[in-house]
Amino acid sequence: MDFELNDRIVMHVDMDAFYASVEELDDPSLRGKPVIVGARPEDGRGVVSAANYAARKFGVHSAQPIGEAYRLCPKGIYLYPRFARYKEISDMVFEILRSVSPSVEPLSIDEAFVELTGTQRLLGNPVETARGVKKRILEKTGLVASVGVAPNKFLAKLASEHDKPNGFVVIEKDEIREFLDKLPIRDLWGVGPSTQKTLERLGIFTVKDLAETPLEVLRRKLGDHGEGLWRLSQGMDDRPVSSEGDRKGISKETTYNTDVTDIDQKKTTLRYLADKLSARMRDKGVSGRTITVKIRYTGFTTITRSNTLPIAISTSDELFREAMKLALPELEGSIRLLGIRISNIVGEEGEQLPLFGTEEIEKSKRLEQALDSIHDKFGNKSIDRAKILRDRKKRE
DNA sequence: TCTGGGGTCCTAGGACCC
DNA sequence: TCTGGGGTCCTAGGACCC
Repeated sequence: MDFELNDRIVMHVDMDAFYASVEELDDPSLRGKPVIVGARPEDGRGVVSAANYAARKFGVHSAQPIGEAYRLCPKGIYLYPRFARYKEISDMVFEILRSVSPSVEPLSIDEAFVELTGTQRLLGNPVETARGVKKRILEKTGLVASVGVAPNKFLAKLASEHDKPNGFVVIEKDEIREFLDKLPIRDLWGVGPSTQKTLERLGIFTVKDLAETPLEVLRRKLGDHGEGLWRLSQGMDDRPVSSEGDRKGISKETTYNTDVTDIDQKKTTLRYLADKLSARMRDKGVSGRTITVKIRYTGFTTITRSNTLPIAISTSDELFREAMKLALPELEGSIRLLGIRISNIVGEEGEQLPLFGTEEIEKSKRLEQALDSIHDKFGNKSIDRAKILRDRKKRE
């Protein structure tokens, strides 16, 4: 554990099979059985969000189509995700992380970087600090995290993944080269199917191959991305752990179980997406200026259409109206997925909320807030838009 | 029984401005 | 009657991550 006082030290924390582990925690009868969280086989479409290690033995893995998972593991227990519950546990984990460093960068609900540089004076040996974090996560949540400690973010993430599950791996400076040389390029952060193909055409299969390739060659084939990957292959990564993360956009999309041609059904879906997106935006206290609709046709061809408005919007009516304008010319034919995204976010306490709100907008804001509070009290099934509109008409 | 849903970042071309 | 160059914003698509 030879870290000097001024050396950079980064920790990566990653919860093992997170969603599936929470399900096992909450229902002990599941323990030891293959648990697959995502969709249910009878739904048709859907993929695996998380599989526990018992399920992985059958070849089940995340992002796998649910039907394929079922073929491999028909006796598995298939569950829908319960995000609210996962968030509760995630909050506990992040509280522990923030207790050892002010600099915590979430990568997802169950994964984060923590800057440990400079914590030595206060907390002692950073490797022991990291070990303590892992232990406290287990004590507080009952769940196992894999932890990596290394001189930068890239290596810390590789370290945490290296001994999963229940891993604790430290990479010291003089071990970097040996550690990297063993890895296939696909393990590099930023190498997906497309980049892998490009690299393999150049005869590059391992991180060692990549490290020995002249930088010029990579820059020519992959541009800036190639240079970034080359630096990673040298073990070099000076990206800071950045805790401030203003969200860039919020989206809501849905894939039909079977493709849809009926225009009214498509419109109804857009209305539904606008309702849901608007509710989440209100929940987070944001509005946004750019609206994007996404349409995926049968056959998987996908298009997006976007428009940036002079003022930010947030109500369901506004989202629906703008989404319809964008989508209508593209809505013919057989459609697999529809989505709406809002970006160019203006926050609640943000610099510029719209200076003028028309009466119509104010009205529909009030209606939607009322809907929200009814949903909160009685659950989402308690009331729907058509009903509330009818009730209002009757009163007027 | 192909390919979810939530995100981020990058690129390239065009508009527009100085 | 010859069209530079830089900066910013916007749109559409693509790669990638969990």
